Amino acid sequence: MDLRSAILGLLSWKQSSGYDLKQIISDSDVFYWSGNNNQIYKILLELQKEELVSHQVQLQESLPAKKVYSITEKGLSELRQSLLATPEIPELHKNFLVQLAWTEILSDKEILTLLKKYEDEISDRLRMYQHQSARSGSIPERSKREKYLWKRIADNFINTYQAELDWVHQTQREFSEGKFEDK
Amino acid sequence: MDLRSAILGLLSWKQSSGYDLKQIISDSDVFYWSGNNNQIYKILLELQKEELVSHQVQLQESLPAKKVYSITEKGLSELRQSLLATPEIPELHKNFLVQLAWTEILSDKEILTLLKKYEDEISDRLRMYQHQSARSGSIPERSKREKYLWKRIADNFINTYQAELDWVHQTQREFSEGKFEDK
DNA sequence: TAGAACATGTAAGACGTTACATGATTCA
DNA sequence: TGAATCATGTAACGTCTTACATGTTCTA
Repeated sequence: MDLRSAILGLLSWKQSSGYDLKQIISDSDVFYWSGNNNQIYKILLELQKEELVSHQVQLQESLPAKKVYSITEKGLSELRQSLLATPEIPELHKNFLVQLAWTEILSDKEILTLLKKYEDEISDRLRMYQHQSARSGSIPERSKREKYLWKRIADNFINTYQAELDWVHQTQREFSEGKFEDK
Repeated sequence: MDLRSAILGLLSWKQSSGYDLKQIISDSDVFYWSGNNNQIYKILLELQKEELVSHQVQLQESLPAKKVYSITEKGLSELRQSLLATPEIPELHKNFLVQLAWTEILSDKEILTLLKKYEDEISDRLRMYQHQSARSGSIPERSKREKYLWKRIADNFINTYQAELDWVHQTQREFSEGKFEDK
């Protein structure tokens, strides 16, 4: 599942302009790419050349014209292929753990400050995510099945952040109690 | 925490050749980079030019000579700066969730097959990780504090994979029972 | 009047990966 | 005899990011 397939997926849900795709991708934790123009507009031109998508120009009064892209039959069949591919395990880029790994040269107090800052970052994110899950009106809901799967996807992220928060709490507690001195 | 700082961290633990660093980084989940030569050797030359590391050539009989790099005082001070930086929240690249997001065009059976494959991938990884944690003799242990933190880092990964496994089990159960039909 | 939202695109560069190149030794 | 390990490096390419360029309309 690369960005290219993710865009095909988005277009299989609803026709969108490059700008629309950019918004969705930038705002989402699931679609973890940055959503920069350079990639999105380039991929759209590429997909068009391969006839996996088509577009029609929509003129708007008082707003710039937009190219609304739709997926083609050929595009759906390519999307189907990538959906059936063997799932990849998550790539976890936990920079904080790399940071923590080399803190031997810091003081206890400095390490506790780091843990506190990490706690704040994670709980902020968790709060934002729960908020956003509630309001976000535009998620796919073409069937009860799809609604369920999107609920599970959102839960997956909430679980992950919650587990990270639990982990940092336990670490703070044990660390400040000097648990590492035992045994 | 970029690869550059991670390498400084590794060298703050023990002097190493580019080849050593490559092995450690490739084998580790924490140091999530691929560990390719191109980056590692380039970064080492760069760090040397900035006098953050120094090296001495170690000749070996019947094996190629190696450049053993050590961190300098200046390097330690730069590392210290990056260790005190505000922690970043994890970047989660959960490709499987992107895949699952667009499965509306698949059958129930195909979705269950995907979930099963994902379960297998995750439980494989979890098993490998627990195995590897046990045998891996060469992790930093310069103090009880450091030993504790490295244990917590390993636990973080185990927790994450375990949570993912629990999530997929629950999803399989609910999905195959047709839970999404209710409400 | 300044900035954000809408909308599409390009330029430059950083970052990352695979594969190639070299060459000795060890192990199956 | 062929592959793996040790060891350093380069080439080519692909991905990803920030910033720039253009232009209107709406909002603070």
